[in-house]
Amino acid sequence: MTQAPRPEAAGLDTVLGKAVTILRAFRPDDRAVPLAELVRRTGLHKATVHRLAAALVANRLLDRVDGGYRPSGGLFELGMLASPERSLLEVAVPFLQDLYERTHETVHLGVREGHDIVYVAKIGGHRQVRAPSRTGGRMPLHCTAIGKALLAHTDDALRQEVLTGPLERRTPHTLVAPGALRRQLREITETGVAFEREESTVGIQCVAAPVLGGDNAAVAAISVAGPTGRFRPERYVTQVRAAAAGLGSMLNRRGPRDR
Amino acid sequence: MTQAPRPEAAGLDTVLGKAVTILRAFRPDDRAVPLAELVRRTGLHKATVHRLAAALVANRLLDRVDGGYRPSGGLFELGMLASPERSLLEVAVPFLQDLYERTHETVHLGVREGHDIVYVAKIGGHRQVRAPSRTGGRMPLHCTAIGKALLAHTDDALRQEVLTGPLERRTPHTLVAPGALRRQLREITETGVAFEREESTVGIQCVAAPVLGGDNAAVAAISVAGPTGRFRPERYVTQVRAAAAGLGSMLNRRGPRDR
DNA sequence: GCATTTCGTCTCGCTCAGCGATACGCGCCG
DNA sequence: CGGCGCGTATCGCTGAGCGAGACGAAATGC
Repeated sequence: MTQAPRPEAAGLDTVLGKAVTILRAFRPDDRAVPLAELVRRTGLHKATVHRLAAALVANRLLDRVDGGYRPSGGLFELGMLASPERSLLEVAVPFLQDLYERTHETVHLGVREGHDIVYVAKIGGHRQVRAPSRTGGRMPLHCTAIGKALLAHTDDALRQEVLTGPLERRTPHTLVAPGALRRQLREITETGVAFEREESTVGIQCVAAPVLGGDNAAVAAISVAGPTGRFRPERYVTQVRAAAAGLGSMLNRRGPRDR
Repeated sequence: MTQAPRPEAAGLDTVLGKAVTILRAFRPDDRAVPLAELVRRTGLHKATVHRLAAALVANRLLDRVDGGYRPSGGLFELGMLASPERSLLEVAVPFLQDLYERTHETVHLGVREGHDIVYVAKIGGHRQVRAPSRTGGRMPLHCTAIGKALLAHTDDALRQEVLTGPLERRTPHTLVAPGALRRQLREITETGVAFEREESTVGIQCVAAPVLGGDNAAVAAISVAGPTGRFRPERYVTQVRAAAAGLGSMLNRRGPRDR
């Protein structure tokens, strides 16, 4: 149990580690990354990247396209094998759907992964707010509604870890004072809902509720997000809470076997 | 219940190939696969699987759990980097959402991958039909509404290939006569909608419409599915077509640069 | 109860897959 | 024209990866 300073320190000395490093070097929004750019991002030797990229293409994890390489459909399929995310998603969709239909605002489902949240689903209509969140994307725990909902309903050790760690300031409204944050978390635990007022992104507000597992720890959280102007997060407290509770009891009925 | 020998003969002589083989050995619905089972499925040496699985865990592609291994959240994240699927998904969600709200039936979005379709999204409510389709899952082209819609709007070479190849019979209603299928495809091209009446799964019917790219080839297809009893696919022709057309023009406006 | 099988883990020499320095052809710039 | 960044190809060196096998623990059979 050594405290890993870099949780992200995968082995760069093994083929597999390098391959994964290359895959992870892709960012959500680049359409095609040239070889040279991959070399820069990974720090690997040019020949190595060349060879491995070719191997990845052969294994249908990458596509060779005009401007370089890009993650392929095969990778997408593979990702969908991830059982916790997948089964969660499948059970959750109807609830998210309901919630969207009642609110017509952007709905998120997220789980915790380290000190971040990972969005497992994001649904919204045409008129949806321009948010930086993306399915499969990450956000810090301390400055998002989902993150705070998760953080409030998790074991003390992790909460302590996050609170004492550096709290990145993402906007002028981000809570970076551990005391204030801790107070808010306590309140969230009591009320069962978390708010976020432009703490991760200027112009966006959220309400979130935790999805509790059998042991009263949060396994996920659901949020509704909208633009600061017209959007009143308080209005959706009941709906969000209902959706999260419904999903929670459904998951527990099915079998509390995940995570 | 042994699976047929793998038609996807990726390189088993390279580390990477083996690793990918192990990852692909997981089926959508197993929660945890023990080492021995992986050995059986992959045909690799026990020590090799042991070693590689450990390496995959170290690289956060697998999780070590009680009963063995399972694909992890890291893999999910990686999969979401797949740009064609992802950007398609992000643009499509609002349209799927609309369609669901109008029909309240299960809505699918699928793309072609080889002779199969891969579901990129599946949304539905609580009352949704028990369908075998899953996000990230596969189905043959010739026996699904989405598949036929795609097949009808693709280049002749591929269509020919599928038509002359073996057409697996999935249910008593599956079209396995190339002539009949070809006739139906022609009709689909003209009308712009494809029907499926219990051809892939008994008890399920579908309507699908192709999403056409700039070159008039289908880049994806959208479908609505429901149970044979109450569900009348004809009723949704207009809505499905509208959704597909809307998505198509949106994609083309944004930039016809994929696939 | 013991015998047997199945499973996960670990060890240990052999060897070939993977390595990276180096080089080459190309298009693009000033 | 010379320099630069790019993708690609070559080629010996070597250690990462290999798989036969051993071993203890646990399940299964008798």
